[in-house]
Amino acid sequence: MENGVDNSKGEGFLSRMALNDNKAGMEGLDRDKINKIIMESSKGSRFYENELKREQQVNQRIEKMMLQKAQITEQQLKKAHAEVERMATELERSRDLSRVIVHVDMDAFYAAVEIRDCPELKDKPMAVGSMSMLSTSNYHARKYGVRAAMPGFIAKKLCPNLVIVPTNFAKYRAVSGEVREIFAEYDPHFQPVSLDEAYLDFTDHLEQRQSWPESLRTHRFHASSAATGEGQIKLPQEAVPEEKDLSPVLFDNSPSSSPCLSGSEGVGAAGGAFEVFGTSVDEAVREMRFRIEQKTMLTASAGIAPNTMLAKVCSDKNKPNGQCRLPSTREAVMDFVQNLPVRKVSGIGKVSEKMLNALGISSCSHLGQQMELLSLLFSETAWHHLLQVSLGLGSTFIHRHEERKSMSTERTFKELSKVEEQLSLCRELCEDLAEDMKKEGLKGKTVTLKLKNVNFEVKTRALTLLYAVATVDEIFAVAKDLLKTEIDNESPQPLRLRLMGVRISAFVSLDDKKPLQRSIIGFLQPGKTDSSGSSQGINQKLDKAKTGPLACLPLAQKCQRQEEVPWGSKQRGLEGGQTGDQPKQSFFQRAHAKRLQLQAANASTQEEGLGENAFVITSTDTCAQKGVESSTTANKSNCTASDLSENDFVSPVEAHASTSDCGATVSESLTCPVCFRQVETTNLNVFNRHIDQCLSEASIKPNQCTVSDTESDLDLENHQKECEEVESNGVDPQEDQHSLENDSLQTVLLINGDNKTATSSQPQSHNDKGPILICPVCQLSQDSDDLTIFNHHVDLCLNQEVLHELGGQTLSPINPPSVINSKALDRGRLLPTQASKGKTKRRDSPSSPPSKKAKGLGPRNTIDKFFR
DNA sequence: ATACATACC
DNA sequence: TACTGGTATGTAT
Repeated sequence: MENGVDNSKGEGFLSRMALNDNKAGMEGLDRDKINKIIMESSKGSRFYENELKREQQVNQRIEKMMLQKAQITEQQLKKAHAEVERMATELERSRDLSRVIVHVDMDAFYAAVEIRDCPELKDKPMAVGSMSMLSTSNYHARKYGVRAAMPGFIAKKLCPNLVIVPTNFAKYRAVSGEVREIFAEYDPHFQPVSLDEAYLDFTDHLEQRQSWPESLRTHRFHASSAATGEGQIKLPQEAVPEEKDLSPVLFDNSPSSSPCLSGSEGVGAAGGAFEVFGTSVDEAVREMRFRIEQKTMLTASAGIAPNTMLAKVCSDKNKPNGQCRLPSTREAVMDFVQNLPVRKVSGIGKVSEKMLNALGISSCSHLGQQMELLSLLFSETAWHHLLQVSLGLGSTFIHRHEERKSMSTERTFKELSKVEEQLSLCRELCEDLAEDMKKEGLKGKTVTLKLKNVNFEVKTRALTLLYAVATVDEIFAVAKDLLKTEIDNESPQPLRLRLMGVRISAFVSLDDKKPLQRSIIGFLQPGKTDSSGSSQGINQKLDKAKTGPLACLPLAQKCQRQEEVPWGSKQRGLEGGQTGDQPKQSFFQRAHAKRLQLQAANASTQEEGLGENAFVITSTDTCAQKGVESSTTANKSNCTASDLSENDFVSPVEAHASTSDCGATVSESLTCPVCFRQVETTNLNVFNRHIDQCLSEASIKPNQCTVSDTESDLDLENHQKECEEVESNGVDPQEDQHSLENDSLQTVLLINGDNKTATSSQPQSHNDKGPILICPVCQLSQDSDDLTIFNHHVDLCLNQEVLHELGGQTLSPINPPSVINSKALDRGRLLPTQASKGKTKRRDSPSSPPSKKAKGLGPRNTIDKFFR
């Protein structure tokens, strides 16, 4: 396989059309025979011709790449080697093996649901979808080569007895909801990927689980569920098992429909056998899968690893109804990655695989061996990503909120050539889209029309307006123009369409309605908090991960899937112990609690640093700090949450960092303003990542940190308004700075602004001169430029405010509130940040909250949208 | 900002 | 007969 290129000509069939047996359940098939049937069914079709064309384009890209490769000099390679080594070293240093990430994937989800509801289908090869396209197939059908994304008519040729069941999303969505309820018990912040898939961070759950009595780890067998087979079954013991999980779903006759607490005796007629699960990760995950099966009668597979990239691969390992854990040791990870085919990595798709194959790269070990070459042939983003993959690195935190960035509707149809029909169809699409937009309260400035002609050639035409639109008429006005233009361009010939779609993006906040204060107040209330936002919908978001990494050109670019934030520190102590779940508290409440705790422990606790308290505090400080810096530049733009949590913040810090602690130690490390630990690196990117990590961790755990979600929420929800309000309303930000709320918001705002600046403009100038630090709460400049000290100061200030707000109690101020306006703060930030090259950056980063503006009313993601 | 390509489910 | 639909993102222009 040295040459992926020739493969196209030689074989007689396109690589892009061939059976994709990459997925589970497709091992040991007669590939040749299957491919032959697929080819015969496709050959000559317009679809096939188009695929052929696309394949040639890919081949050209490969040829181009090979030419480039041929011109690479020894010198370049040498230099590249140094660069790669440097990067690898930094990445290695920040490797974080402390998290326990789980990827759960329902087995053949849609098909399984249909089979469950129609037992006759069991044992028959079946698939969900239509003659035109299949969504999934059961394992039986997979033996014939029938798989998702294959048109039904071809599947029928492969397997004449195939039963095709139409999709019923409403049903899948409902089942998905049940499964997610279980996910939430293990990680309230789990990240849904799709209806049947999610990433969970089990770290906190495991910690708590260690002290759980058996009763909490005992789960009942549902009468009709198929035994999982794993583990032993025991009869009820002491405690009453959790009842809530015993979902009655679908089992009408099942007695357990309602919690039968009464039956504490357990054994009853219902065949109440129980199973006690252990406290290990494997047991916890097995328990989760067991509960899913008991509740839905569907099985799931899971992967357990130190990061998402690996967890995802692992979940596929023992696919139907199994799980696989990769030990959290560097050695295990590296071994695992060595033999891992690149195509198994989420984000590396058909094209990327082919390009890599052309370079002789098929497994991740090859990636590691060819990094120099890859760094010269691919974009920075792309090779950095590949380097991470080769090192077995991936995202170590699960992020939830993602803001929707676009919304669209498209439809495939027979062939539409008449202008009137095209226009009316366009209008219909706009109507549907407007309706969806309305549901989520969105408005966007960019309207994109997508057209696919009968030859499968796709084209998109977009127009960005000066204002945001949302109604049918507004959208249609634009879409119609775009369509007409295309029709005119084709002039005498009609557009022979097979698909049309309309998309809206560049969302603008509609929040006007919610006054700033309102949200703040909301945060102070117990139930609301973040949950409100994200909660319901569960944001699914799609991980960015999916997007293909190496997408275009240089193949790879993509990078990040979600991972972006892979590295980082590990400081997050596990101690979290606290309540693991109470996501219900508001940011301030949590902050308050923490602070009290902190204060109590404070005296005694020293810098040990890692204590959870310490952690908490820091995170808060961080905020403050950011505020400070940011204030400097004030920029208004939208900064995404990600920006926020990510690096920018670093800048100032690092500057000092070196100074402050280096005293004794070497100057090889920087002090993290969040965890206060020294990070052994001088690379700002790495350091930024570390901080991101700390911040994100903080935000992930409700109990531990205050900054958490709330902060993000604040950021997202209020930021814009603020920006706007500041100008127009002038409501608060400046007004009373004493108010906690205001201060906080302000801080956030500033932060955002700053970030942006940092990100975009600032090159990297940054003087080492210690920046003057000004407390964002009391507005007073601080004498010390030691971040640790400064952080403590801010923390205390904030604390005062929090206490004041919450209880009216007041402690004596640490510093008298100053009158200085926040603006006074300006100071340029240093923002070194990406020391490395330009783009890399973290945009991808997992960013925490994604952010950006759009925010509309609530969480918008929502699954519904997804499948409508 | 626009267009196109890749990716994932 | 018949090759989806929704979303995100990387790149180049």
